[in-house]
Amino acid sequence: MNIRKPRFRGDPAGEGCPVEYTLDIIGGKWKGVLLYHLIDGTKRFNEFRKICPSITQRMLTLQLRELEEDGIVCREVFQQVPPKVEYSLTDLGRTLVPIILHMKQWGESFRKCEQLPK
Amino acid sequence: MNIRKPRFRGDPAGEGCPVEYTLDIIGGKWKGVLLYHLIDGTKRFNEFRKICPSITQRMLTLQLRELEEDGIVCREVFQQVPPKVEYSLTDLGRTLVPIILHMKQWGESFRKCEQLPK
DNA sequence: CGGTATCCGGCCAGATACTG
DNA sequence: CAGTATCTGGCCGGATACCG
Repeated sequence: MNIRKPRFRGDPAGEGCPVEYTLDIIGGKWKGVLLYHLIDGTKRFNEFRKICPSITQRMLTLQLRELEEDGIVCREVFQQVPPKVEYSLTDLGRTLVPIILHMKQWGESFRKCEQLPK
Repeated sequence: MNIRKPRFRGDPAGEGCPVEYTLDIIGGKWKGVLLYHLIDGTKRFNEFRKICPSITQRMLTLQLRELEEDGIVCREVFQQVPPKVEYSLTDLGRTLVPIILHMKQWGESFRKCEQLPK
């Protein structure tokens, strides 16, 4: 599994395809899962780590920051000890929910097709 | 814009999230555009190059091969000179069309939001 | 708890040349 | 026309250590 993630803001030769634009935002290595788990409510940093044990701290931070930059996710810092940070979907982020759910449904329906012996 | 593409078949720690599974298939650097342009019919190799002038021959081949491996795209070779190869959506590929169109629609609707001065 | 900072190997992807 | 082959740089992303 090599999950390099795209992101080509600026899109030098991007032909401005809207599909690419959308994929640029949600297609990141972990963004799909992160967004999916944000659908049912606010999450804290370490909650994500429990949900996705294989994501590193670094990658989690980076992916969340990108989603934040794109206005998809809201990061709320509580000034207290111990620190607490909550992540949630923005209004813009919520407009992506149907797509995420659709992709989830598709994945569930067709994953089994790949299991077939080649 | 750095467009590394994912693909993590095998998914050692993938948590088996269906969303990730779907993104693994359509989230490739160029797959969104390629699939989108296949919606309205069969395309030849060089037609894609005209549509996406910035994609290299190598990448086009690789992306199409992956889509083919995943059973999304059908590659049909015509034994003739000069050679002719046609690409089209498979039945499985066609089940992705609603998602692609949905992403296109989202991209069109919200791209403008990014134009706003930060 | 929720992060940075830094180092570094590996793979992605571009460029270029060649082919059936 | 529709590819393959090869080389290479650069970024992705893991590991580790440290911090407010």
